Amino acid sequence: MSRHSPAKRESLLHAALELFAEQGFAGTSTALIAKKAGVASGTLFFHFNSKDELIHALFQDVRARIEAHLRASLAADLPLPERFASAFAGLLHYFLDHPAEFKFVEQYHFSPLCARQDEPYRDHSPLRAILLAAREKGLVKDAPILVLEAVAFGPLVALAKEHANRQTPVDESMVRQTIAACWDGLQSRHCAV
Amino acid sequence: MSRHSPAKRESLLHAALELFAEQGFAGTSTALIAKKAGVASGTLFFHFNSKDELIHALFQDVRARIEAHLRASLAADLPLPERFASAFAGLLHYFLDHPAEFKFVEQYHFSPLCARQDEPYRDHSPLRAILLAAREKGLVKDAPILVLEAVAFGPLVALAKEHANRQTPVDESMVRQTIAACWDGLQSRHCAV
DNA sequence: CCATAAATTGACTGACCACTCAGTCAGCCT
DNA sequence: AGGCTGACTGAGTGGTCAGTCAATTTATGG
Repeated sequence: MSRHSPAKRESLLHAALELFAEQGFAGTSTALIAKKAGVASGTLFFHFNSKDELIHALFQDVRARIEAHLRASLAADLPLPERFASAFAGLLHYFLDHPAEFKFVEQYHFSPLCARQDEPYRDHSPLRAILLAAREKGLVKDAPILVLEAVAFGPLVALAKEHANRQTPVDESMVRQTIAACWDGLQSRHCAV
Repeated sequence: MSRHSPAKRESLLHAALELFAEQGFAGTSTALIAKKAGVASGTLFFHFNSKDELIHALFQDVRARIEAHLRASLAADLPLPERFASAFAGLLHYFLDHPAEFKFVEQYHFSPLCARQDEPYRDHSPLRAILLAAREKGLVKDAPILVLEAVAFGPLVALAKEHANRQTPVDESMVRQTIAACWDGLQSRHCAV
């Protein structure tokens, strides 16, 4: 029973990820994906009913990897500010280390394929919980969650995009400065040394 | 002599903007653009040599409109913090008011058509000058310009994207809160009531 | 060792694509 | 008037696309 022998399926997903990141969904033909994966063009449609279904499956795949990485960089026992820094820096590092996955997710998020409800990395994630908890404790500004998320995720995505699209080098100190600035922007103004 | 009678050319650019924002470059056929513009399919290729050239011309068009709006919301005589708030809030308002232009520019920025040098709204813009001046005066953190831009533009883009992709309502107080948080994030930490 | 099923192949199909081009037509100059 | 020009038309062209399917190879179990 098991499921489809996974080797060629994964090879297809991997090839699709790289090509979608480089040339977009519509700019990448199924024939090319198959060729890059080293399988015949028909095999793609044995493992996935359509190109769209392949894209959706790839998204679930990537999302799962991101969430796994996120859980690993989540320091649940630290105080909130450190938990924020650890989690958001972890996410940024993941995107910097996996530019193809980042570009794919951004593209999916933008595309009409992305059903309104399945957010790429925000909704239902522990990151939103951190922001909500910090707001409740008065650590961060009493603003709508949409604003807090924009301030927390925006710079992170901007930096990852710059790195993914232009190969701009981003070193560890820039990551730290960016995450620190996000936290400074979120904080309620009570003075801070 | 003038140039091509502008009526149909502009009609094509306008139709292309809407369709590209909805369905992407590759997902929008030239035949559909012509149909929506109310002209024959061949007319597109009379005004533009290729689909790519149409996209580039549209980008120049949109960029010019954004820069014109930016110049209008630039209060050169105010002190730096107010100048920052005015300029960045102006840009955010423009994107909220023109979601199709925002989606198009984001897409162009991402695409292989976008030559490395022509940045959508950042490079050579007065906004970068504001950040550089503020850093020189010690008003904002002494971080690489890339980090400052990520912190300043990131939340703005995140909010505009949320509004453009999901029709999430964004009111004036959210704009103010977001811009204020960006400035707080940028500031060097010397205390701030 | 064979039978059956599962996985894989690649030639094929009809739809759609960007782009072409021979020709129409309105306006303008003389 | 009549010829000229340049904006405009839309049927046509070669090529590419997602998806199909009959044939073939590979795995499984009796």
